[in-house]
Amino acid sequence: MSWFSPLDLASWPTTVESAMALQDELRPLVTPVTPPGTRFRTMAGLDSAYDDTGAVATAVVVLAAGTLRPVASAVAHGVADFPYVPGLLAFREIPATLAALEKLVSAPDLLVCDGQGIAHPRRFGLACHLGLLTGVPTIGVAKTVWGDYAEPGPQRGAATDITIGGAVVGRALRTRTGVKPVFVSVGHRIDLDTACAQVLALTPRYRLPETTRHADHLCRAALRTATGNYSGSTP
DNA sequence: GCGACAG
DNA sequence: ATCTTGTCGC
Repeated sequence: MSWFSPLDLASWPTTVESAMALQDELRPLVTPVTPPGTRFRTMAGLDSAYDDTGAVATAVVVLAAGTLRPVASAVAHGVADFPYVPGLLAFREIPATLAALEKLVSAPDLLVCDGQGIAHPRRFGLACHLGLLTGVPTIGVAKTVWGDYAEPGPQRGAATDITIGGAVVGRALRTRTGVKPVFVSVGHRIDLDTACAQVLALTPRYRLPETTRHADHLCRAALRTATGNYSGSTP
């Protein structure tokens, strides 16, 4: 038995209107607070890769908090039916992402998403949606920002608020000295300070979290082998 | 009307 | 996201 409820594809939005409506409906359920006693012993990175035919490969790689070494991973293949629409990335990536997560025998303690949490036009980015669907703490770590922010100091660890319409929705966090910051925002069941601390723990070497890097490499490799199997083998 | 717009 | 060469730096 899985550690979370499977996605109900029958009621999954297929139009921009219904997708936005669902975000507005679910937004109130987000809990930007870390439950007492929460321990992050394992953290998982998630990422998807696409090809020109619409094929998608999503990977999840679970790392041990102490060593930052992979302890589990899974891949799921599918077809991207929802187009990429700014603000609606979740509807394009969640189906395959949940399929990959379902293959894990146990729940990670934290899901590190490639995208936004509440630093989103409707305060409900991919990380929020995935958090609600899995019940697991989630954070969004984006490479580009959605909102306003002042450039943080040059040192690793320096951070400034990200605001949208005056409200603080996340933090521009410098993970490597002298390198462009990453944009962290809460997804669900975690607070911003804890989220940033986790991101720093996951970036001892590179700008992006080790979780994201592992997942990125795995989903790209998976997509390549899938494409290769489809067009160029055993005739 | 014009520009901006996670991946 | 993806398409792509060289190049600067540790």
